Amino acid sequence: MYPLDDNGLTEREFMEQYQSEDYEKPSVAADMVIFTVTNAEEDNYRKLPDKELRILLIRRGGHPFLGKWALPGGFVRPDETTEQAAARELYEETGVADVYLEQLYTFSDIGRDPRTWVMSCSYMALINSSQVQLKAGDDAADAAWFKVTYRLLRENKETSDGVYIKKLEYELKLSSGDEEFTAIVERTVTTSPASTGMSFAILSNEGLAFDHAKIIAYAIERLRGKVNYTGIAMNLLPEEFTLTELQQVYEVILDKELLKAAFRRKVADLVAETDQYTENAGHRPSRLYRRNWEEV
Amino acid sequence: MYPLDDNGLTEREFMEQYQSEDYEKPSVAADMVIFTVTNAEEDNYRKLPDKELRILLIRRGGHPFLGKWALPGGFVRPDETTEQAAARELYEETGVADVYLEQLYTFSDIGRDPRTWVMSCSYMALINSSQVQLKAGDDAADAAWFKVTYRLLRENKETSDGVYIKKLEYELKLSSGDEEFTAIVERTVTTSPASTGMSFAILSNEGLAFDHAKIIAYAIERLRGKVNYTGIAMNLLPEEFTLTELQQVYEVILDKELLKAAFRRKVADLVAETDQYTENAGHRPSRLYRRNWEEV
DNA sequence: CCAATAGTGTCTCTTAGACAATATCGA
DNA sequence: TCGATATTGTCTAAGAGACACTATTGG
Repeated sequence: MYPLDDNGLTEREFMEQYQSEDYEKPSVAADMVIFTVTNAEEDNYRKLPDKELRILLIRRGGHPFLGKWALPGGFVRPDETTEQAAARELYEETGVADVYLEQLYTFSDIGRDPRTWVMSCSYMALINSSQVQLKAGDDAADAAWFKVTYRLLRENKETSDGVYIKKLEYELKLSSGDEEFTAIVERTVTTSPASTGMSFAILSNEGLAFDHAKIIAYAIERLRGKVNYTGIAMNLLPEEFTLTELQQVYEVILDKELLKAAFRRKVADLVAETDQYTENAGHRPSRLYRRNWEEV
Repeated sequence: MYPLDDNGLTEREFMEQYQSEDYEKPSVAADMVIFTVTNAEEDNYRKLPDKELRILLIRRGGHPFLGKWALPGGFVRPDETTEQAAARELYEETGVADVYLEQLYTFSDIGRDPRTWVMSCSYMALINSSQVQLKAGDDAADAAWFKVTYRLLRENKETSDGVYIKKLEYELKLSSGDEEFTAIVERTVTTSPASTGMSFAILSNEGLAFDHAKIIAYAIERLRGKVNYTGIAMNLLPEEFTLTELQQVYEVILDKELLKAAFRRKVADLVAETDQYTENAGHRPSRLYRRNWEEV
């Protein structure tokens, strides 16, 4: 009736004698790259404001990396999933509950946290800046939204001994008010006849704690990749938006200019018209759109 | 000189007094979906063999899920990354060391392992069947390569109260010799004005242990997605291959037939000609290709 | 010879890029 | 009126889908 294992135990007997404390375990943190898009102040009354891509960072109030900036996050508790932990931290940090949340990658390099064995299960959150209402966290002496740019600096390909290595060097620049710092992140793709591998490395890093430069780089790459074939960018805008605003969001994420006509054709199926228009803009009013629920 | 935290400690002092044993920690396992493509036996001497997509499963020799099939994997040790743990398990299970290995997702549902709090950091490995040499693992009473199919059964969209829900029901069928079982996995995408979320659920499950049906489904989705815009499929073939073989690999992954001419145009930049040809095939010889290192 | 695969040519249809023309608001 | 953005049209180039035609082998 009840199958027995090699020790002659039923499942119930096995569970009763099971001890999990025999080996060392890691701490697991959920860390988040929270993106939002904000308007830069504009001089000209009739010009549209430029958009800026920003992420939330928290100044560390304790060791290690005291005074450096870190991603919001915290340890996962036994009664929650990593995703619930991320959502909880997000709510504690920003007061926002209902957002786009996507798991990115679990970082587990040894020594990535000097205290002890800590893995980071990282998430990306997209919120629209009108929902934000910054709260001070308990572990945080300070929190700020940093403008992000992420640009390819150098590209290097080499082949040796049947192994092909491609290295891409990116500059990650973060700025908020008077604070500004830069990290250089290298993405290496190794391809041999039998295998392929990808890895990130931090070449230089000024103001960021832990390996968070890597996590941010990973998040931006994911965001850039998904923007092109999903409607993910609309999570960064309020419910109603103009197509120009949507295009600006795409442009600030991809860090390149797009052609208007082609852009509108491309997103045509992702959005649905409303009867609303912008007003008092100093130029022709723009129709407001919302997400098209039918498609995708 | 040395910055002090709120307790007046330097970083060194902080590290010396730091205790990490204050809270409960999860066990973290690295579980792997190891794909390979094998030839089905063929009757006709001049017909090419059909390809089959297969994954490695191990029959559980202990509780829980005694006798069920599980993904190869094991707990991550303090001196290794999750990726190293996956590579180690892969080597122990198959004797193969140099393969394509990609992290998929970290599963952390509470109760996913009835013993204790266990997260699974899952990986996908691609190996070509000629490298394989199956070894029996210590925790495994048995191991086998299962043929996989993954098909959309039903699609359901509904909108209510400003929330849009799309459910996709997939049938995951695994078979090896006389063993055959089926799991139904549902992928739910929830989109509301403020957020979007994605989740997997297992609706029914015959022979698989834990939540491994979900992990396999996730791996297949990732593989299908990447096949279309990368050369990832070539990791499933030996160093030299014909374009028809490559097309068969694409077809068995995507579970749909492709047009020859269009396929060849599409992969043209991913491969490089050799001077070799197939022989004794009962039909026109086929040129052998290898991966093109210059591109992508 | 012929069954079967290999490899190429070409037509169409769709999509992306580029650019231009026209429309409309408010200080 | 004018400076700005909004919206649409069209030409072209590139790519995907569909299908057909020719080439080559071993039994």
